Formats: sequence, structure tokens, C-alpha cells
Amino acid sequence: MRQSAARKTIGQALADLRAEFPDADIKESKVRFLEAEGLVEPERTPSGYRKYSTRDMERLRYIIRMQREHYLPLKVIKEHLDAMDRGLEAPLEGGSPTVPRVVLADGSPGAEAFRAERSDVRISRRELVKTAGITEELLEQLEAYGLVHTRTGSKHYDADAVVIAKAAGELAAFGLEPRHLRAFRTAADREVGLVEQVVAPIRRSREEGARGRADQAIEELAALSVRLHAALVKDGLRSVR
Amino acid sequence: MRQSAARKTIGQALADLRAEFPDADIKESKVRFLEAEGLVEPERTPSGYRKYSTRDMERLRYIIRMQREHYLPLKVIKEHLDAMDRGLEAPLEGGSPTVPRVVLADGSPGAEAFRAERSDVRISRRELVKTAGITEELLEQLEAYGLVHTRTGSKHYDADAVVIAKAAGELAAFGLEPRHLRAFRTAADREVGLVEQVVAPIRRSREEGARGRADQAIEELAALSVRLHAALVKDGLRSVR
DNA sequence: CGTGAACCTCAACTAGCGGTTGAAGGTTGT
DNA sequence: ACAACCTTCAACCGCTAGTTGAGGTTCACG
Repeated sequence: MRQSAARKTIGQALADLRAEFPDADIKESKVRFLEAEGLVEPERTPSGYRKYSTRDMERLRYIIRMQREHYLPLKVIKEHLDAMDRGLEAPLEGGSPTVPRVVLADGSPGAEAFRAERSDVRISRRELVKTAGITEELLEQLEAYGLVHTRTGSKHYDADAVVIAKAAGELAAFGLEPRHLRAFRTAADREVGLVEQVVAPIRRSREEGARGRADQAIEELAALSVRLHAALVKDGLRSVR
Repeated sequence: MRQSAARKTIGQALADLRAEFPDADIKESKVRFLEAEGLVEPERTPSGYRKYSTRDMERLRYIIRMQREHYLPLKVIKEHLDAMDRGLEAPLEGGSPTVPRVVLADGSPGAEAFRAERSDVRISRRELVKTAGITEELLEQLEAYGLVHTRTGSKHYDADAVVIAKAAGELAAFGLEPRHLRAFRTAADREVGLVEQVVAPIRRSREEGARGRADQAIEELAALSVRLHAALVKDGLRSVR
């Protein structure tokens, strides 16, 4: 019934977008228009049907988010996407130029984050404290709770560490301390475990391309996890409002 | 020719703006247009000539900066100006380097983003199954595990339900069943609890604007939670790859 | 007092953006 | 076989952010 969620026809792609942005009334014509403008380039079947990959879907979601949340014109969004294509990302607002910026810039189900394997960011402890805008003390606690860590076998931190530290810093401003955040770590670990469970058999298969399919699966699972999580939190918060 | 610098005629105002934004080619017609749109309200002399105060000039400069730097549409800029009139801070003005800004919460646009999705989507069970592309059976399980539910006191589902159901459907394609997803629910609940903890005291305060500040806090916390979670998952997955 | 620059209003016009629509036709799944 | 789904292409649309011009008033200076 449900195929590998990977390469969607325009209709399926549209259904996905509508599910994620239910109040936006996105039409086929819009998705095609975005292609005409050079913002997405889905592959085509031999007969000419569009096929949207996970990456294409990420781009579409990014476009819609940027339009809605930041009112950016398409040509600016295109520049961002192009910039993200060749190397690192650049989106929202320039900061200190010395420090690499981190993607997961807003509440996006941050799929693009999972692609950024290329960003071999290496940051010293001092830089981390500075760019994340946190105190030494907070960093120590974050490390104690296993939320932030140096790369295995290194004394340096990576891009994830920056995002985590930054978020933790802002949460601290609300009175949430690292010990409150332990649950996040646990939840994340559990999800990673789930992903492992799914991927292990794929990876073990002796078929050709098993490795690639495993990586693809990891990406999709990660994106889905984050999306599911975000929706559940949002749903749960309805009761708080 | 020489006047008190305070209240400029439109010609003098224009000269000022052109000096500050030499490459913007601002015309009288534009300044008048901005007034017609309610973004500035210069006083008038008895004969009807416009007189721009220092404050009016600041507003004009702000408008031009926002257009150039953030591509904001006039109606959004107007909202910002109105908000600033009622004592709030300039939403998108250059942030202090020490305190990082939360993107999702950057003033009315961000607020709208989260609020917008509370649109009153009402979907029947049949529609949910169809748009999420899942089976009846899966939906039953999702409900049994508390992942998807109708709105309290209603027989209909909302936008969150669609996103959740869809994600669950795609995860099911990977062999992950609702029972595997229970942990997501638990994690989300824990985060909601945390948010509640932070927000409750804000809300209880009898100060003016407490309600608004509480909502603002919820949005920020939600964004931070999702961000933190995503980064932790991504970080955790590094070991799987 | 006259004249010209600077100002006024109001209506009509416009360019560009971000799509939408419809017609005519090809492809695919059951 | 036939519906559901997909394709292209050109024409059309509504909105934003102004611009332009006609016709008239006010101000500053000689």
C-alpha cells in the first residue's frame, strides 16, 4: 500500500504539504510555478512526470516557511537555497562572521540539518561559550548531563553542540536548567534506538546500494521523527494555551 | 531656509532621507503614499502643508530599513510601528550580540506563524484517513495510544492530527508501529509539562499583558523544545551513520 | 504685488510578483 | 477501457507599492 515515502508524484507531494501547512491552500500550480522559478528541480520519469525526492520536499517546506514566517520574496529564498546547495547555509541575518552559523534556525522540522554532513565545524570550548551566549557554568552542566559533548576523540565541538548549547541557554533564561532537559536527551536516545532498529537490517543486506538506502532511510526517519515530535508538542500545547 | 531641525517640510524630509539612503531613490510620492497607508501621520500647518517631526523621520527611516533589510511588506511594518507605539520594542532591529534572538518568536510575524496553524481545521474521520493516506486500522491504533485524538468535545480532527497521522503512516512503512511511537507521546507530554511549569507563574501574575506574555513564552518555548530535540536526535544519529 | 518654487489633492495608471485557470492532450493503475 | 492523474503553454488575475499628471494653493523673495 504505502510505498517507500521517498519519491513522490506531484499529487503526493501536494498532499504532504497540505498536511503540514493546512491553512495555506497550496496548489499544484504553485508547486509547478516554483519549479519554473528555479527553486526546485524534481527529477522526471521517462514520461515526464515529476518525482519529488525527500530533498525536494525539504526545499518546498523551506520555501513555504520562509514565505509565511519571514515574508521573503522568492528570489531571496532562491538565493538562500542556492547558498545552502553549495556548501554551508546562510539564512537568517548575519552574525559574527568568524563563527559558522548553524542551520536549524527556527522551529523548522529541520530536515536540512540532517544533510549537513559536509559542515565539518570544529569549535573550541571558548568559541562555543561565546557563540552560544552561555556561561561556562551552564556548559559544564550541559556536559555533565550528556547534552553537549566534544567530538569523540577530539577536544572540539561541532555544529550540533552549538545548536544545543544555544537552545539550552535560551531555555535557561526561562528558568529551565540542564537537569530539566535530561528528558530531552532520553527521548532523543530512544528515537535514535528506533532508527537503529529499522536501519540495521537494511544495512546488513548484502544487496548493492544497501549503504545508500540505509543513509536515505536514516534521513527520512530523522525528518519524520522530528516532524512527529513537533506536531505532538504543538498538539499538547493546545491544552496549555 | 534655515529652520528648527525638528519639523521638516516634505522637501526637507526627503532631502534627509536621500542623504541617509542615497541608493534608494525615494520620491515625494512614496512618502505621501506611506502616509496614505497609515504608516506616518505628520502634522499639518493650517494651510495643509505636512510637517515631519523627529519621530516621523524615525518612522520613515525604520520603514525604509525594514523594506531593504528584511523585505517586509508595508502592512507588517505598520504592525511593528503600531506595536512600538504601544510601548513594545522594535521586533527586528539589530539584536544585541550577547542575547541571541529566538527566531520563531520575532514579533508579530513569528507569532502569526505559530498561531496561524491554529486555524480551525475540522476534519472528519474519513477525511483524515484519506488525506493522511493511512488505514482505518492504523488510525485506531494511533488513537488507542493517544497519538491522535478528536478535538475535545467534538467528533472532528484538527490540523495536528493530520500531520501526526501522516508521519505515523510513513513511519509505518518502515515497520514502526504505533506502539513504537508511544515514547514520542511520552516525550511530548513531558515537554508540555515543562512549558506549563514555566508559564503558570507568568500567567498568574496580575500584571497587565500577562496573558500576552504567557502566550509569547509558550511560542518561544515550543520553538526551543523542537529545536533542541531535533539537534539531539541529529547528534545521536551521528553514531548510527 | 508678482512670480516661481514648493506644496496640496485626487484619480488614473503601472510594473512586478506570485500565482491561477483552462484548453488540449499524454500516462498509469485496476 | 476508463478514470484518475499527469503534462505543457498561454492567457489571465489580484495585490502591493508605488508613479504620474492635471489642476489648484501657499510660500518666500525681489
